[in-house]
Amino acid sequence: MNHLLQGLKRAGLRLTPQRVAICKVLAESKDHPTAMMIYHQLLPQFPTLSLATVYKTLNVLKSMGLVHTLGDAGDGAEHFDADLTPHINLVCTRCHRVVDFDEERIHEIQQAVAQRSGYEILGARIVYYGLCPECRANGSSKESA
Amino acid sequence: MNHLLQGLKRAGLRLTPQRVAICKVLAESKDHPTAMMIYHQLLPQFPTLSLATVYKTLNVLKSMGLVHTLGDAGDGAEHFDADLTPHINLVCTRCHRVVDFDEERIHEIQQAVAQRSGYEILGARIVYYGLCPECRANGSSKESA
DNA sequence: ATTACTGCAAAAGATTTGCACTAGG
DNA sequence: CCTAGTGCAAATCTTTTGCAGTAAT
Repeated sequence: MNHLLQGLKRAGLRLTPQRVAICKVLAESKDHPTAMMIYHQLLPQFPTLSLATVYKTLNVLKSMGLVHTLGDAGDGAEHFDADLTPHINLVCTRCHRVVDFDEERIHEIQQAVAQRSGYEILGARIVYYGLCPECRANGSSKESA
Repeated sequence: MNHLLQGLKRAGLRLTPQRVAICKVLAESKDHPTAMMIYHQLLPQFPTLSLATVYKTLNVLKSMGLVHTLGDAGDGAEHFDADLTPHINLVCTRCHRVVDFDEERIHEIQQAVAQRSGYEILGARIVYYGLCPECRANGSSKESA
């Protein structure tokens, strides 16, 4: 049982099969999925799953601070990230994929922000956008994944 | 004439009064406005201004890389930023205000990302979200601006 | 003159909500 | 049991699009 499920349980919320599955996708996926991506990924196992349930669960997790949102990746939808450790996300504006990038110094930066700003920092959204190496190689005009 | 207008002109696009006004708002505002905020700010001067025109202009500027988007600030709308220099944005999740924060080290980080990732970096979205000092002082339950 | 731009209205998408039914604890 | 959660459908809200009229060069 991962920290998402623990968080839900700690808050007294029910661990329904849908929620467990959504948390599993979030915890295991490396691709920073949108609500729609999670929905489609789970549909085979939960044929009656509702997109509304996915949204509701994601909103619960987000309001509890258990997941972060990255904003859209050029595809018009919110991308979710269950990795709360400070890290950088790289968004390709052509194929809309999102990957992680490790950079030690952002730990220090987050501390500096918290100390100097007076804000109570609840989360971060550190996204660089541009063209991934593959899309750079595949020519310079506009294509999709 | 600021760099936004110069960019539009350089691309051979027309400098209509609407576009000039929108660029002015973007260049002068410190509050990282949404399309709707720009629209309302200009409505007194342009009573027939269309929200569609605001969106179209913002999309032109964004596709030319002249403005960046920060994602939503808990208010469900995209926030725009005409400051292209690498910097940090602080979003208050309660009052939905966005302010800048200066931190030298992110210049180095952007360079590191570009070099080590193989991405062609086109922009950044460095947002910390949390509670601003004022909202922290104004109690801990949920309120809006 | 030409062609891009605006404004309007309708469309398209993503996300949210109301409600009856179901199921977890 | 008994409340919280699900699924469906409708609603809402942001953003986009088609098109006819208008204006910039």
